[in-house]
Amino acid sequence: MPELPEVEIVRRGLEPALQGKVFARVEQHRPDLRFPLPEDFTARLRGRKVERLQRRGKYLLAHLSGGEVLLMHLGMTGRFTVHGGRLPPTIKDNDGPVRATHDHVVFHMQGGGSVTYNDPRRFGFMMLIAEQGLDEHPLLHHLGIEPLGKALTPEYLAQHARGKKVSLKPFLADQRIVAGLGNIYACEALYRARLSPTRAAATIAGKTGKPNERAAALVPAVRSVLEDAIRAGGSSLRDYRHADGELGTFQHAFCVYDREGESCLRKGCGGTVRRIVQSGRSTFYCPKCQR
DNA sequence: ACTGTACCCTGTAGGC
DNA sequence: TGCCTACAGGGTACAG
Repeated sequence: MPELPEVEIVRRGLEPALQGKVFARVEQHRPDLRFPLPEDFTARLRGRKVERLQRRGKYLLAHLSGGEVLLMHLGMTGRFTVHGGRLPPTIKDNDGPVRATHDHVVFHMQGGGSVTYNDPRRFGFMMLIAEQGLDEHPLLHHLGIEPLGKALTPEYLAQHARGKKVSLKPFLADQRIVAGLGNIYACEALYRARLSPTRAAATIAGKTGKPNERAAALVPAVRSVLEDAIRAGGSSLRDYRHADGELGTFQHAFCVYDREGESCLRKGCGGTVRRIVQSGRSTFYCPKCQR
């Protein structure tokens, strides 16, 4: 679920609860999420301090004292919730532990705050990896550039699109090219750039990989949609919430996503938003003004 | 090397 | 009400 803006909002929400704080106790309520949780997970976190909370693409990285990094991914339905003060310890009664369904991990920090990880579908995961050589870790090394940094240029996109037959939308959502764009923001960025999601990626570049006007249009489209979404606190569709439980509001600013059959919002266009399936996922676009 | 499909898992919405 | 299907913002493994 969460794409770059949502993960960034979560990061900002978790920062005051985790950064500079020490794990007092960690509850683990099942052995695995998408992957097995780390060996001796709770023991290895206890006593460690979170030096820094970083985002890379859709990943969260908590740099810990002692040279390890807690790598976290929210999958589709992962959610962190910060509890101020003390969370009552898990109570047992005749029916077993009393806690919310799908609360899988709880971080209790020294000083009283705690953070709960809830994930119904369990597509998310947590790993403990060495800080040294972090960028070469198998889960991170293939990641493309950060779209909000200086590296996102028409030249970069064109260079990677050169010769590619894949459609523009799956190209944009490919984490190896740009890290952090997912289904929603790829659709919305293409709408802003007035580009059809079905056009071949190669058509944003010349034969030599030189960017054309389409590549030039994509850069501000991608950047602005992500910035606007972060400003709005992300998009809340089904599961997504901020770490404090608040909802993002960017879903109200969608121009095409989940608007099948509704009219295009571009002034004077008069087209109708269409839904197609690409790479097994829904794509929404206006066939009239996106070419 | 690419490209598309199936799959992981649970919850929800809609048709009948 | 219940049953069934399709679908959901993630990524990966595999077949062709």
